[in-house]
Amino acid sequence: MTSIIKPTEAELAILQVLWEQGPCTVRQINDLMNNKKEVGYTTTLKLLQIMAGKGIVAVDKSQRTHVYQAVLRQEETQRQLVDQFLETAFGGSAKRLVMQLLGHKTPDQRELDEIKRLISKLEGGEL
Amino acid sequence: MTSIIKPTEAELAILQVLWEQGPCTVRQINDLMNNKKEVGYTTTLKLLQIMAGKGIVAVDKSQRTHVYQAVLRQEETQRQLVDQFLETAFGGSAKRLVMQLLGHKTPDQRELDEIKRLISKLEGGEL
DNA sequence: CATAAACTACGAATTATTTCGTACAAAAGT
DNA sequence: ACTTTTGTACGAAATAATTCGTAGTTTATG
Repeated sequence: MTSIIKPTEAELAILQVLWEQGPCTVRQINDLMNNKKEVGYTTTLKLLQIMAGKGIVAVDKSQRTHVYQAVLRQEETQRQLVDQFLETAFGGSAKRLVMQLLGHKTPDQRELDEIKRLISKLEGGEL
Repeated sequence: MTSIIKPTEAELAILQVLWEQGPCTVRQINDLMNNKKEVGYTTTLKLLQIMAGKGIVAVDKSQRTHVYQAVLRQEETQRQLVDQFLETAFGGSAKRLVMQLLGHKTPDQRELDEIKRLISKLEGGEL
């Protein structure tokens, strides 16, 4: 039922910030993004306006300086993104993707533990 | 220094086929792709020509019916794609991505076993 | 008050990606 | 021989995504 959302790369970068920071002004977002890559203020503004139009973000206009926040929830969105990515980049093979990840990103022991815990839970067979 | 490659979505779909099938003619590729989504023959041809121009595929023109094959290797390409995806969609958190995957795609027992085996290996070899 | 700084709105240029039509050549079928 | 099918080449339209300039307001500053 959840409509299929496909944020573009630039939109995703903004969502990333909003998920991490909570509600932000355009300037805050733009400043943070400029750590990664220089981009004009009005570019960010425009993007946010487009995103608002699509319902990806909500905007509070009660003050002159508008405040934006994510509408899409991080987890749900990431799940969809993974689904799509799995299809386009790995032909649907989740295993291949996990192996690729574990093989190359080498998470630390604590992360491995968490993953093992999750696997045990999955094997325990609850739905 | 492996140059940064970013196949587009359509290109990736073609690579997917080439990785799976090995060298193919345009028609073979187009037929296979049409199982997923209808697309004109010349569209596929054009894409392959563009990809050849970029060096993503190699083409054997010794016969009238040209034969294309992937130049990018699957594993290496997928690793790069994961890296990028990890950045743009998960802000770099590999753990989050694995958890998301395992949590939602529920691989079968055999896959879980393989993953466990890999984790053991990463942890230093006790099986 | 006057100027500068900070904002929003929005058109429009730019760049990237996808899709297809048309032209023409070779091969196969009749 | 001629008609149909299968093929490549390639320009260019259609679509999508990104980027920014300019105009016009409001607020802060000297």
